[in-house]
Amino acid sequence: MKYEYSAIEKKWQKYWEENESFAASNDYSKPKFYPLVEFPYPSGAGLHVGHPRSYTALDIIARKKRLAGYNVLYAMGWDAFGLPAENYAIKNQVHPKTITEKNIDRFRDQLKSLGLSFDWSREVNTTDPNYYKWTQWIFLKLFEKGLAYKKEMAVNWCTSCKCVLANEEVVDGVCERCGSQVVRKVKEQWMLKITAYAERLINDLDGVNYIPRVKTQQKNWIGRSTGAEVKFETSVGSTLTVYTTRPDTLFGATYMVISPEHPMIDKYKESIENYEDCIAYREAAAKKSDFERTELQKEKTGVCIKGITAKNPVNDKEIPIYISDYVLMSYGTGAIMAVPAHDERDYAFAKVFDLPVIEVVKGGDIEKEAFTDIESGEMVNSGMLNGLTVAEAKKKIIEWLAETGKGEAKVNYKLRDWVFSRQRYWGEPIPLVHCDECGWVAIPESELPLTLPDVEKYEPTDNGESPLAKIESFVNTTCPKCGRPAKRETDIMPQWAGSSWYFLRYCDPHNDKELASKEALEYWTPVDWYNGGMEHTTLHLLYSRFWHKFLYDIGVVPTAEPYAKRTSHGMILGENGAKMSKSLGNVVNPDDIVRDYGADTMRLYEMFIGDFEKTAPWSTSSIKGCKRFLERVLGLVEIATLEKEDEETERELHRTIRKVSDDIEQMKFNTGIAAMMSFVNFAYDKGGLTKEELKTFILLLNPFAPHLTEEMWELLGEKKPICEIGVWPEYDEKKLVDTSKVIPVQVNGKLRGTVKVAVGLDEAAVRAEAEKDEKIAAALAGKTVVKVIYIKDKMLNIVVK
RNA sequence: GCCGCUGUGGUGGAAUCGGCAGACACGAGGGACUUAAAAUCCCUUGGGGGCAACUCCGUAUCGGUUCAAGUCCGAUCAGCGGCACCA
Repeated sequence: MKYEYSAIEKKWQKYWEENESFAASNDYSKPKFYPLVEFPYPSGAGLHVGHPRSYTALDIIARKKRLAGYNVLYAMGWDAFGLPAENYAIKNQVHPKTITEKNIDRFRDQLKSLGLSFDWSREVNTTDPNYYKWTQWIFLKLFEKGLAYKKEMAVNWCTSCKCVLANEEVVDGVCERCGSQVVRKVKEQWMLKITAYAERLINDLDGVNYIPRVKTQQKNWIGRSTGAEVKFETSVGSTLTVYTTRPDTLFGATYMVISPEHPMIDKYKESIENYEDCIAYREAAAKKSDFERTELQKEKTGVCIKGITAKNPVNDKEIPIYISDYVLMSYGTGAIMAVPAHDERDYAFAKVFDLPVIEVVKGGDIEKEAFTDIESGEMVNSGMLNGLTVAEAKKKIIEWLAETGKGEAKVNYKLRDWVFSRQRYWGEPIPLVHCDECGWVAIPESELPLTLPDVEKYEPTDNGESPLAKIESFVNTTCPKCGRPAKRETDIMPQWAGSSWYFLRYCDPHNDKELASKEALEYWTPVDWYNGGMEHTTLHLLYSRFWHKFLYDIGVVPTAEPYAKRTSHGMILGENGAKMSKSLGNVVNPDDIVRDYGADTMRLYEMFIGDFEKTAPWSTSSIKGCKRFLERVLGLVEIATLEKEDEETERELHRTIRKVSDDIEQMKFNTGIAAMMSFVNFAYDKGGLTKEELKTFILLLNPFAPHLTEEMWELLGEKKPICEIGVWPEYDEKKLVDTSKVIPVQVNGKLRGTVKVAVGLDEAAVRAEAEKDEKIAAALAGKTVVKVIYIKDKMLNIVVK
């Protein structure tokens, strides 16, 4: 029988489409299952072979759950705003919408050709005004609750994209997207107060089932630390507050350092004798990109502020204040107390500027290096703290600071607020108006969506304004509050906006009254299983958790966490083991694979390629093995002629059911497929199987190779397709049990032979059987048995002397 | 520098609890079929030694625990990922 994969696949894809076989039901009385994959950015390059790895994996899980009787919502959409379409538009003078639509059509066709069981009636598109109406609505709610605010700040500025980047988008000091240099630039930006949720974003990780490395990375990124804020009095009258994780070392603070951007430099300009030097240093620091600033971290630089000193609150000692760029304005208070004896950076700085180093924790050698261990050591030179451990000293000094009003315990986070505006065109307009009288005012909900107007040129301006700023009809409006002339915000939202809540829209995608109905959200959320790339851990995944928590707080969604479970797939590399890229010429096009081997083979291969969580190189020759397997599966139809069930075959089949069922749940697709291959090999060796056995096997394979299995199901005379029957095979414990077993026999831990014995035999009987074996007997000859270890039905080890 | 992960045949990878290392595939070699090739089917395939039955070695390296270690413990080396002047 020839395997006509193209015809079979077209036939069933057509059937599924016409019958809407995978549409999620709105019958909320059934048990639900909501699997989710990250929706793609529809790039001009088309689908990458990496996409189907994730999509197929959850498709298998979705299909299995459907067969097991669940109401499954598996949907797809397009994260279609973003820079590539805009850059293409600039180059070719076409509307980004045109190219985006074209790309989406291509992606949709490609996904359909893979037989993915998406409910296409729920497709969403972030660039559709009916969708981004609700993205804007959420933004307005954030604004209303004071979580969106405009702030003049130093931002990451991509010199090539001419656009602000979020911290998460700067990787190694360059733009994550284009690799160009990122510099600091002071600009007014819309910010979202994600830091207000920092604590909950960490704590609530305990209640969700995410793979450990995702949790670790998120915690790491949020970067919670505990310590204290301490107030230092200065000679100009005001206090200078610092944050420290080591308040226990306060007696060792011999100088202070403020960041070059610290406001006190300008505030006390009159008192600073070397103000010029300070400003020169600040300007030099500002010119450095983030990259340079961290590259040069070995060499400490700085300027001593002359004319102002501070007083150490524990002993009233007068200490100098320095300016240095190793202190960041964006973390803590932008000022530190320097304890060179117990901090490596302060130590390096003190050596350069020849500042005193006072040991306050005994245990290291401060002549050589800073002693930073907090587990060992005893407090010295520290007045009331002397003799205490570091932990005890921390506690005591914090109490003292609180009593005296000189400080308090404080928690800090590395996480910073989310820079939310972009000076670009292809994104959601920010629905705010600026009025000279009323300030920033939200546009009324009834005016949503605020649609993106057409422009003639898509380039951002050199002074960093969005192309929208040139559209007078868009910019000029009236204040919704007082009616006077006012101007619209012309910045747009970042790409992460639309993707922060798309899974909520799948629940009720055509609702024009709410982002989704209460009932739909109540039933479908949280997402039961979300799979996506590790590269989104500190971006999309964190942002969407933040938005979801906010929506929970205002009563829009019923759960505090959006995703009950998060897993992650490894990347697929090129055949040469390098990342697939056009320049290396190692890109594999999924269309070619579907054409030459078929969608079922492609699906199976991507699942068989290796451990789902790990990166794996593509191998064209290995695909053949999967195709061969499917051909052999089809061939089973001809030998499914046995009338009577065979005990051994039944056992193999039931083992395969158990293995495949378990492996799907654990995403161990590769071993599940291996088990099915073994069963097929077994059936051929045996020379045949019954029709019923084959049908059970077909059901098991269905989630992996849906087209071929539907075809075979029909060939075997079934009238109703698999996708309509709702039965997942169950294994029978009784059929799994063996009557006899081969057990390894070891002598002194070394394998000397095996014996076939009845199941459940006791030690003496097995030993007697083993001694009948020539080799084992030879190994025992002339020796004294010291000990015998027998694990029932597993192994026998005889220890001799 | 800190945190995390991973090291298994020619290749991708298997191996619930410590219990027959290398499942399943790919590739390679040999054979059958064929005028021939492709496809298919059968056999061999971790390494060394032996005519053979057989035997020794083998999961990055070194050491330890144990009747028994790919798996547990300690040290080292290599690779990958995350964070990184975060006080």
